[in-house]
Amino acid sequence: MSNKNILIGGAWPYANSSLHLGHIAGLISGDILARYHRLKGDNVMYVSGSDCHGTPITERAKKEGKSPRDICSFYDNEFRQVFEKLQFSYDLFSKTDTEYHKEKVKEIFKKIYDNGYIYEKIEPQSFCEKCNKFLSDREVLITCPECGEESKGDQCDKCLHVPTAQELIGGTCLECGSKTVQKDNKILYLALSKFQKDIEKHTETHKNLWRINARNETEKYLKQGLIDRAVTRDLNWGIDIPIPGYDDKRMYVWIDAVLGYLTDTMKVCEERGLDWQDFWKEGRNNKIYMCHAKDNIVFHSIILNALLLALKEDFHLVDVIVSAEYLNYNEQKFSKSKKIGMTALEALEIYPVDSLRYHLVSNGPEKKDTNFSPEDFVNTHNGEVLNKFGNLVNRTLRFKGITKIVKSEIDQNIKSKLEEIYDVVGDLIERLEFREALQKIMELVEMANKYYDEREPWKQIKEDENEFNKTMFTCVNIIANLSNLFEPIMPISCSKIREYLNLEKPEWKCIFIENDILTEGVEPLFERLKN
RNA sequence: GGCGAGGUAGCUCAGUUGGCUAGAGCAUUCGGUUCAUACCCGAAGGGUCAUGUGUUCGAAUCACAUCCUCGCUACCA
Repeated sequence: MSNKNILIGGAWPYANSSLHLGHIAGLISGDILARYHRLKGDNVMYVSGSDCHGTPITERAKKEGKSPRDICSFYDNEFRQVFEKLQFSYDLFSKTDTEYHKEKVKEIFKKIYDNGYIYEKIEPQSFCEKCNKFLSDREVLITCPECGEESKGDQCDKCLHVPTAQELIGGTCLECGSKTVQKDNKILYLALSKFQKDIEKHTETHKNLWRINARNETEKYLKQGLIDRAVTRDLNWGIDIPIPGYDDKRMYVWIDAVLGYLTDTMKVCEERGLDWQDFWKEGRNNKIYMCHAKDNIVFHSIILNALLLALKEDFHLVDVIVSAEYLNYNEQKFSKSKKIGMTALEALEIYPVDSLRYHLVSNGPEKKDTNFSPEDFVNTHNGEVLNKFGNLVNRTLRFKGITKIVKSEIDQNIKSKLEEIYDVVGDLIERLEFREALQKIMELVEMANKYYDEREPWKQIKEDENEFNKTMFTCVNIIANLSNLFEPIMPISCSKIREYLNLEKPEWKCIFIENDILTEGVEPLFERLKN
């Protein structure tokens, strides 16, 4: 079977605030899938970037007296540090604020317009005569019809009511306070409704691989019937509309953000001399995963697929939606303004990367919201990562009084376990059951520790050297395979093990050590954390 | 408000189509073992399965209602 072309899209973080652990819990699925597929020998394209456009960034910039570009560059820079420290193996992490991305997106937008799937509509919209501009919903102040409080037009802070278009009429301008009027505005719409059947059919045939929240969320939209969506905004920050008569408008941020997966792929393929179409067109033995949190689902399952269909160029649609639930912090939502939770950078200053990755998987919000607490993290690190995995490596490679482990026989029972486990774990990873996959690997670690105890090598070394060598060599082989199996989750420790065992590179198949292993200079993989 | 997901041991979670006394890991307590940063083995305690009603020989599981948490609700991203 030839190697597959695997495209993995990690959600593009919005460059308006720091990444917190909840974001990482959702995004780490992408890195696991990327690493796993590379180990299998597939051609992997793992891409993401900073999402730089949209109203929140312009508002923030205005408030702080900076340019929108200042804001997004600052966070883009921070995101890069976070992902580098976390060992995320992106083939490209770019940003939407690059000429390359903008030009490609404009070409795509123009094609869709020419194909007739983006069309013009004249509609009344809130307008401020004093500021002389059309206002987005969030720039209109209204009295909330639900709770009576003054609220912004996108959502009431107090009761979370989302106002309808009707309810926005007669509001006031957020900026100058004057009463808004309704005025005809020229808006471009994406004809989502024309893709109802195609997307329904695609969802029906692929949803078995999706997370349940993605199925339900997408089916809900399909059941209601897809409604055409406005794709222009009255802003001066964002991508220009490549259609005459829209000079004063910019592209809806979600359109350019989801196309980032495509523009990133094109960029990488240009640089490496590959064909980007291998990842994005039908019939290329390819598979597309999109990894994000539950609030991003329809933008990937519906809007991105609609854009791909609208190009009419035989695009392969998104195969798998890997949508995470949310990670809470001490039972509360992560919130920057309320100072709840830990940013990714703060966590990385005090916690070891591998254990953080391990914990965010083992305690990850795969099927429902889960909770993060520093106490739980320390428990995972000391109790599982260090006591079980670290200890197995230590008691084998740092056995008192020996400097090498001699080549010997491998226990038959263990050998067949090692031969079986790759398929089991790989299958779980492909079914997006990362927690379960991790548990299966830990069961191997536990089995190894048990084997060690039953064999009692501390007695064997005095009584039967041959049996002692067999025990130690078997354990070395388990550890060698653990450095493959754990590679998607704990890449740093796995690379250390490979150094100790003279293994060149990780691969997703059972391996056996062929020679003696010198154990001088082996250091513990993990340090115990204090509570 | 509407739609969806979730609520199971102190903590984190399993629990397929209803079926033995509701499970695992961690944590706690007791005993054994010593290569290692206390791993492993054995035992114990710990539950109104969110609440209520119903269906059934039998309900964590099905139905209805209620409460709580979270998401979406098409111009927040």
